[in-house]
Amino acid sequence: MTNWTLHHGDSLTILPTLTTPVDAVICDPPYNSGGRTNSERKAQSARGKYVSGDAQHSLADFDGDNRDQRGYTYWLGLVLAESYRITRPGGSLLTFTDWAQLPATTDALQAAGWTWRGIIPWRKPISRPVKNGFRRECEYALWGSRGDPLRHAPTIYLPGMLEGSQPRGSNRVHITQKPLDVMQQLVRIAPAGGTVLDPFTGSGTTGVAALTEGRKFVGIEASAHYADIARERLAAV
Amino acid sequence: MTNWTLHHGDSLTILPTLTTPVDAVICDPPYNSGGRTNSERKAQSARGKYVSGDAQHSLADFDGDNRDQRGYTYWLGLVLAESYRITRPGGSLLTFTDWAQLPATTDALQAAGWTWRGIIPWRKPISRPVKNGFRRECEYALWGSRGDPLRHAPTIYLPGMLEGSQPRGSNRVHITQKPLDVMQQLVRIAPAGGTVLDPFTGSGTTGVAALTEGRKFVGIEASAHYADIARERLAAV
DNA sequence: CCGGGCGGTGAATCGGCCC
DNA sequence: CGGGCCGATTCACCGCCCG
Repeated sequence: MTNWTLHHGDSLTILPTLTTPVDAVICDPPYNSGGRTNSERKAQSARGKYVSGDAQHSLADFDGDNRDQRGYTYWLGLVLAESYRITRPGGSLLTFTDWAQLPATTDALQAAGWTWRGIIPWRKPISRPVKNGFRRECEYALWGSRGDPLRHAPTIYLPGMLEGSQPRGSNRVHITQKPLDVMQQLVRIAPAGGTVLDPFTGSGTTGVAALTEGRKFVGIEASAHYADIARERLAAV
Repeated sequence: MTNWTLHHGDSLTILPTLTTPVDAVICDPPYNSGGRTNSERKAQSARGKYVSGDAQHSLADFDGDNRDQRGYTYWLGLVLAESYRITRPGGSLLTFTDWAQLPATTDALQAAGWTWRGIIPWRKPISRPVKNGFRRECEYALWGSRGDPLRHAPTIYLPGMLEGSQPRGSNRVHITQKPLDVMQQLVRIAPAGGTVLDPFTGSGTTGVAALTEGRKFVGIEASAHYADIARERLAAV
């Protein structure tokens, strides 16, 4: 019996069909950011917005990054509400966001029923400088829970911030890929042996981290390209 | 001629009387946080919420920490709007907040007319662990500007996050005192020789940082106790 | 016809990390 | 140990359009 499942399809279509309860939801939605104006946000592809230099030619694009802020909040609220439904009482949510969408993401999280419990900054040492200003070198994971957080046995203490650079070169398979050790810290919010759900699996780093840390994994990925990659990586663990 | 001024009184009373333009506003308002419910927030004093152990007996209390979230947003919006009024075009705002008030603080900042430009996390290595959860070891400075940020000569590049523990022992004179080197990084957003305004001066660390970094300083402090301390520290630079 | 604002296009900036 | 590469964008410049 395998300890992971990967669904291929849109999150808002797949989530309502799921019935098995999970212990934690960890998700990294498209940020719908990267542009000062609506027209900029909507016109560019994710690859055009976020990837510079040679990497443009080798990494696949992804959809769903063209909403304005109201649309983003509403859509993410629906995804998080469906995730809430199948989460056990005491289970946790971790959702990534950049600085510009952080407040809107807290709205979506709370609208979906989660209790907001904190912010975990993720520092990326490799980042562009900003002329006459402060470097933007962090993204943020927001922590929520369904009721009071689960008690773990033994009790765990998790870090208040994370640090790590994106995978580079041939290790990099997705535009917005997270470092494995960052995700390994986060999946520990689910109890050992528990199940982690990731509605935006991408290349599957969350799933790989869940398996290496002794948690089960359920993933959803809309792109056939990335679903294949994730399946390969999960099978290899 | 001295390069600093300290006004004693309430910010919302003093700010409208100021006319000299400033280059940057750096402020650390009472967070009105520290409690999951309204009644918890309003019942406790700032000292009861933020100070533990022996320090309770030796540090003075401060007022203005008992607003609910709507009241906080509105009140902070007024302060930030008055600060905006006397800030030169291209000048910057940096305002501190904890995780729970971060979204409300971005609302107040933008309502006051500032363009929101980013989040600078401040990591406090000395912080309490959280049982079965993620440590809360960061506070956040929000960066805004009046129009496009000032150009500096020479061009400067500021860090994307800050690190430093609160002063301890006899160096600690205020409940929510910031480390000097953290404030020295932040005041550099004002051009050399420019003026920094701090509407909540407290023990005056922002002012000391401004002076040591070659900036002028204008402060406002409501408590006579802390205004005296700040005056002493500023005079000593 | 001049000035300013908006929008689109393209080049880039420093520091960490890898080879 | 040094050189080169790259980054979940932003800045700067240049048209165009409108008042």
